[in-house]
Amino acid sequence: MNNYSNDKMNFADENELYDLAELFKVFGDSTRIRILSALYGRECCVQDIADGLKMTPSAVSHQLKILKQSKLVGNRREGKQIFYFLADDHVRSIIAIGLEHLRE
Amino acid sequence: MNNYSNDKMNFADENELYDLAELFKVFGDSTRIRILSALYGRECCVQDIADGLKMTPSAVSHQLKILKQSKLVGNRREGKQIFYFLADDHVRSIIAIGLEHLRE
DNA sequence: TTATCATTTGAATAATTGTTCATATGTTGA
DNA sequence: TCAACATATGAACAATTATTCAAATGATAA
Repeated sequence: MNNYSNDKMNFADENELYDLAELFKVFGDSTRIRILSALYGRECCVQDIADGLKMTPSAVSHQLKILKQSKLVGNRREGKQIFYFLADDHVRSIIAIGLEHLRE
Repeated sequence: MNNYSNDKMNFADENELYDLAELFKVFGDSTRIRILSALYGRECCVQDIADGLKMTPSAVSHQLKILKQSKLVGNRREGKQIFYFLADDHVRSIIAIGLEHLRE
């Protein structure tokens, strides 16, 4: 795992801190975290996620839209289905470090 | 069809994911992120933070309590003042990676 | 085209939450 | 002891937001 412990904040200004809070707000919902968790190892279509989390496709779609806007997930169409996947390793790192914190 | 419920993503169970969302919820507020930012390089007492962020000590104290409960900050008393500081490098890492994500 | 499946969208409701204000607690020095 | 300062707490209000429901869009095959 990457070690960011010596990184500086590199002069984050007020606007950037605001955006940062908005980013974590996206992680800060149990439904969205469960969706990200479902996508951690593999891509899934909306119905997969809805089935797995026992939610309506509509509710899942609403949250996927938010995750996409924050660039935490990407998607690709395959016929009628749209598959979603984690956007990059930042997402995995943030989740992994969060879990480390909880498990201490 | 796709069923991920019994194999992947068992790195965290439902309860842990709920706690994880609660953790990120703490990061997901601009006031608290600004407080963490203020504490990134040095410890501060409540009044320092209130002055720096142009907030009332009461509002700062409310948020510091939440940060403390999530173990994102620690504190120590020095006379009348109570100094707060970032609890550990997980906090710095999460902030640093979040900023990286924004800056991409 | 039409039917059907998969997903998205918009509006409304319900629940959560950050700030303010007033008050309380805790610490120090006179 | 008291007074002054620093911080914490509780209640109430205002703003935000996740889910539901109904309807719309997009894609495929007959």
